[in-house]
Amino acid sequence: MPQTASSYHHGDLRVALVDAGLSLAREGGVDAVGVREVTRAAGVSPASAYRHFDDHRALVVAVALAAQDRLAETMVARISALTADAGNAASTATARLRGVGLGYIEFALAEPGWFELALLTFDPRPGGAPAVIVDSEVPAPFLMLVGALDECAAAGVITAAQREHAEWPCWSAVHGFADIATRGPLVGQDPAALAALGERVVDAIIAGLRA
Amino acid sequence: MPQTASSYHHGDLRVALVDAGLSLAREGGVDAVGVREVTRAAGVSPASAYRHFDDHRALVVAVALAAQDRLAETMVARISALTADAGNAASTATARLRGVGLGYIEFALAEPGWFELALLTFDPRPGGAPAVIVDSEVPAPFLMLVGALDECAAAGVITAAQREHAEWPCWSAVHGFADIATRGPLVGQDPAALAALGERVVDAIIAGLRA
DNA sequence: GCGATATGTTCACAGTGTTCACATCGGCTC
DNA sequence: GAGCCGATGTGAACACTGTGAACATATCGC
Repeated sequence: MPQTASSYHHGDLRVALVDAGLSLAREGGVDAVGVREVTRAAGVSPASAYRHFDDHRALVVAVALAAQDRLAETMVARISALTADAGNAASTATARLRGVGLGYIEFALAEPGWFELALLTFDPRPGGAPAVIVDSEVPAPFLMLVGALDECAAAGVITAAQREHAEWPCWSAVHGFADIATRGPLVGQDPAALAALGERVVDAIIAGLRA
Repeated sequence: MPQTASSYHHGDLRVALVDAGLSLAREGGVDAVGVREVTRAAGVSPASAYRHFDDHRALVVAVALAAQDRLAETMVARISALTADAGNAASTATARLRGVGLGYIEFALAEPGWFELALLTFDPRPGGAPAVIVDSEVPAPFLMLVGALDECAAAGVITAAQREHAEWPCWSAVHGFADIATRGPLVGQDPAALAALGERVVDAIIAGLRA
C-alpha cells in the first residue's frame, strides 16, 4: 500500500476503477460501465484499464462482484431484522427464508443499477463470474437461500421431499419479481405498493412450497 | 405491394430487416441485432434502415414485437393442448393457467435468443414497446395470463380476494424461472430436468395463490 | 411524359473496445 | 547508494458501431 500516489503511477488503480464503475452503474446500470467511461471517471487513460483487466467484460465482472457484495449486505441486514424477534426454531427459520427474499427485493428496488450488475454474477457461461463470492466476509446471496431452506427443513417447516430443489421455485419468484419491478412492466410504480406486492410474492411462493 | 423488386429499390425492406433481425437474434440474442449487422444480412446499406426506423432502438423494438408474436403462438399451442382433455370448468381454468406458464417457459427454453428480445416488449420506459400487441391475431402473453386468472376466479378455483393482483406472483415465478434457465445459473442444464423444474415452479405458485 | 416523392447509397463524424510501442516509476540487486 | 528491471500508465492507431447529410434512383400522380 504505497502512500505516495505520484502523478504518474496511481495508488491502486484496480480498486479505483471498480469504484468508478460502481458509481457509474448506480445511475446508468451495466451500460454505463465502459472502459473509456470508467477510466475517464478515474482520471486515467483508457488503455490503463488493460493492465488490470483482460478486457471490457472482465472489468464489468469485477464491478458486478462488488455490486453482489452490496446485495449480500442488505440481505443479511434484512434477515437480522426479521429473525430478531422470532420465537421457536420454526418461526426463526421461516423468518430467515422471508428475509432472504425480501432483502433481495429490497435491494433491487433501492438500487436497480447495482442490481442489474449483480445479476451478471449468476451467469455461469464463459466470461461469467462464479456464483459464489470467495473473497468476501459475507456469504453469497444464493448460499443464504440454501441455508435458509436447510434451516426450514431442519425445523420441520417443510418436509425433506419438499426441500428437494426448493431453491428454484423460491429463486424464480423472488428474482422474477425483482426483474419485473426493475426492468419490466412494474417500473415506476409506487414504492410502497411494490414493497407490499413483493411481500405477497414471497409469502405466496413459501406457501406454495408446501403443496 | 410492388411485384417488381428491382435491384435498387427493395420490395419491402422493413419486413426484410425485421426478418433478418429475427434470424440474427435467434442465435445471438438482442446484441446481434445492430443496424449495420441487420442491413448487411439483408444485403443493403446501413443508412437504409433509417428510412424505416427512427433509430437502432426502434429497429430492435420492431424485431422484439415479432419475437413476442412467436412467444404468444407457442403459448396458445400449449394452452390448447392442456385444456383439450379437461373435465369441468374448474379443471379447464386451472389447465389454462398452467398452460400460460408452461408455454412461456417452453418458449424461453426452446428459443432463448427470441425470448430475450420478447422481454424488451414488456418494458414501459421511454423507448420501450407497448405491452399489448395490437397488430396481431394472437393476444399478448400478459393478456393470456389475465384471462386465465379471471377464468379461475369465475370457476371458483380462487376467491375474488385471491384473484386481486394475482398476475404478479404468477408472472414473477414463471418469468423468473425462464430468466434463470435462460441467462442465469441454470443455463445449460439438461432440458428434461429444466422442463420438470419449470412444471414444479408453475404448480408451486398456483398452489401459493390460495394461501 | 414529367415532376414530386419515396426509398436506397455514399460519405463523414463521433464514439467505442482494443492493441502496441513508448514513458515513467518503485523496488530489487550489486 | 547506483543501476537496472519489471510493473504500471500514456498516446496514437485500428476496426467497429450508430447516425446524419447530401446525393442517386425508382415509382407514382398529373
